[in-house]
Amino acid sequence: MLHIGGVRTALYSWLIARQTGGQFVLRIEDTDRGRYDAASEASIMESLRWLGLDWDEGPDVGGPYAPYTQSERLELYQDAARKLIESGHAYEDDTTPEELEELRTAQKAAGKPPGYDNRGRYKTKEEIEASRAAGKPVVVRFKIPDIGKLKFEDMVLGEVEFDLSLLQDFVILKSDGYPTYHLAHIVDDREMQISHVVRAPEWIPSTPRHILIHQALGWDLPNYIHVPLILGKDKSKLSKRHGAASALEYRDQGVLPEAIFNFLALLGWSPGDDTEVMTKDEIIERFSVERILKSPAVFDNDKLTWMNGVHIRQMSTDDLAGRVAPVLERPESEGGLPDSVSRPIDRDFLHSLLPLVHERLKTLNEATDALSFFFLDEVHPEVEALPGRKSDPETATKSLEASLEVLKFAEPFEPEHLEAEFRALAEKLGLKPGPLFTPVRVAVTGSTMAPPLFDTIVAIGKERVLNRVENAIRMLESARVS
RNA sequence: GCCCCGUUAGUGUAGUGGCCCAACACGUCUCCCUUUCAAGGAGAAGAUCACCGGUUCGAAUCCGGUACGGGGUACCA
Repeated sequence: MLHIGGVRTALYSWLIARQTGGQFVLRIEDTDRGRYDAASEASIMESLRWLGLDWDEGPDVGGPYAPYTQSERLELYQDAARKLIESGHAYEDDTTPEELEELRTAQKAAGKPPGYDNRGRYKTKEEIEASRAAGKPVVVRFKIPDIGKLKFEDMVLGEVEFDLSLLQDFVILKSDGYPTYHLAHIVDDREMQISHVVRAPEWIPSTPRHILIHQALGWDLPNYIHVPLILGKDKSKLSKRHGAASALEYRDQGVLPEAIFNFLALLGWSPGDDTEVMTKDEIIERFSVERILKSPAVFDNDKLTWMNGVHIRQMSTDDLAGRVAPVLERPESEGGLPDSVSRPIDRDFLHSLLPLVHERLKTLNEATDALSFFFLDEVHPEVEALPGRKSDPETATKSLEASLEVLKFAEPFEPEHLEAEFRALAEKLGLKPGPLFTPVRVAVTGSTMAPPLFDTIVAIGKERVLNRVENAIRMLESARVS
C-alpha cells in the first residue's frame, strides 16, 4: 500500500521531473524477501496512475536502464560490494544474528548504547572462509572511516552535519546475497542517472552512510530532498485510524485525483501567495523545491473535502457525468444505487440530472444519495418527516391533496409554470411556501434534502410524481387512523 | 541513553529585521439569499508568533539554551 505520505513524496518527485524536463523513474525496491508482496506492488502502480503520476521508466514500461526491479539486478550490487572490499572500504563479516543480539543485550545491561562493535574489521580471510565452509552466514559491511564529522547539503534542510564516530560499520550486502537499501539505491541511482533523491525524513540520519558509499565508489552525489512528514489529526503518523491512509481509499470515497493532487502539493509547500486551488499544470509551473517546508503537516480531511467540492464545481457536466456514472453503477453494498436499478444507467438521463446536484456535491460518492430517487420506481419517506419541522400531519395532508390536483392538471408540466401554480396555491391555502413545499418534496424524493423542487418534479416525471404524492397521502391517512 | 529534524490561531500556509499588537484558506459561529440542502454574499470569534535569555534603536524573523513533538540508532525500507 502506498501511504499518503509516500504519495506526496512521489508527487514532489514527479513535479521536479515534469518541471525540469527530466525523467520520472519508478523502481521496485524488493530487497527484503521476507516482506515482499506482489499485491502491494500492483497497488502502488495503481495509486500513481490514478493520480496521474505517470512514469517515464519503470518495470512495466521499461527504459534504458532496465530492469527496474532490484531483485533482478543483484549482480550489480554484488559487483559494487566486491569493489568496495577490494578498495578496502568494506569487508566480509561472519558475526551471526545471535551474536549481534547477545552483543546488544550486553551493551544495554552495561548502560551503553546498543550497536555493532566493528569486530569484523579484524577477522582474517581465513576465518571468513572457514565460517563460510561451516555454513555460517556472511555479510558485507561498509567500514565507517575515522574522519570526524561529515557535512552534507539537503535542498530542503540546508546543511546538515553528522558525527561519524556515532556510526558503526553497517551491512550493505546481506547473507542471502541481497543488498540493503543503502547499497542498492546508490548503485541504482548511479546506473539510472538519478539527479534528485526525494524521500521521507526518516532517511535523514542514514544519508551520511549513503554519501560515504558514493565517495568510496568515486561517484558524484545526487541532490538530496528530504520532505517533511504528514501527520494525522492527533499529530501521530497518519494511519487507518485517521480515516484513510492510502490514495486508493480516497478514490473509493469519491475524492477526485485532481483534488488529492492539489491538496497534497500544499501539505509542505505553497506557491508563496494566497493561491490554493490549482490545476495540475499550474502546480507544475509554480512548484519549487526551495519552498518546500521542513516542518511536518497535519492532514486535514475537512479541507480536503472542501477542496474536492471546489474541483467538482469547476468540472464540466460532461466530465462529471463520466466520473459519477461508475460510482452509481457500483453494487449497492459498495455505495452504488440500489440494486433494483438496472445497469448500465441511462447516461442521457444522468446528464440531464447533474446540473441539479452539481454544486451540491462534495464527493462523487454523495451522488448516490443525491440522485437515487430519480432512478427508483418508488420512494419510501418517513411519515413523520412529511409535514416538515414547522407543520403538522393535517396541514401536510391538505397540502398534498391540493398539490396533487395542481400536478395532475398543470400545463405545461415545466418547472417555471409549476412554481407559479404552487405559489398561487400557497396563497389560496393561506400557507407559507414551507408547509406546502416540504410535504411535496419529502413525498416525491423520500428525503428532506433535495435539489430545487420543481426541476426535480419535472425530472422525475409526471406519472411517478403523482404516484408518490398519492402514496404519501395514503401514508398520512393510515398513520392517523392507527 | 545518544544523534538528527521540527515548533506562527483547531488545521494548512503567508511572513526572511521596521509596512505585523501578524495575513490568507479550511473549520467554527452569526446574519443575508432561500421551498429543503448546498453553493454564494456579509461579518465574528480564535495566535502572549513553544518558552527563557541574548544581539539590535527595533525580532515571528538573527544567536544561545530549555521544553515539547517527530524521526533514527536492523542482515526493514
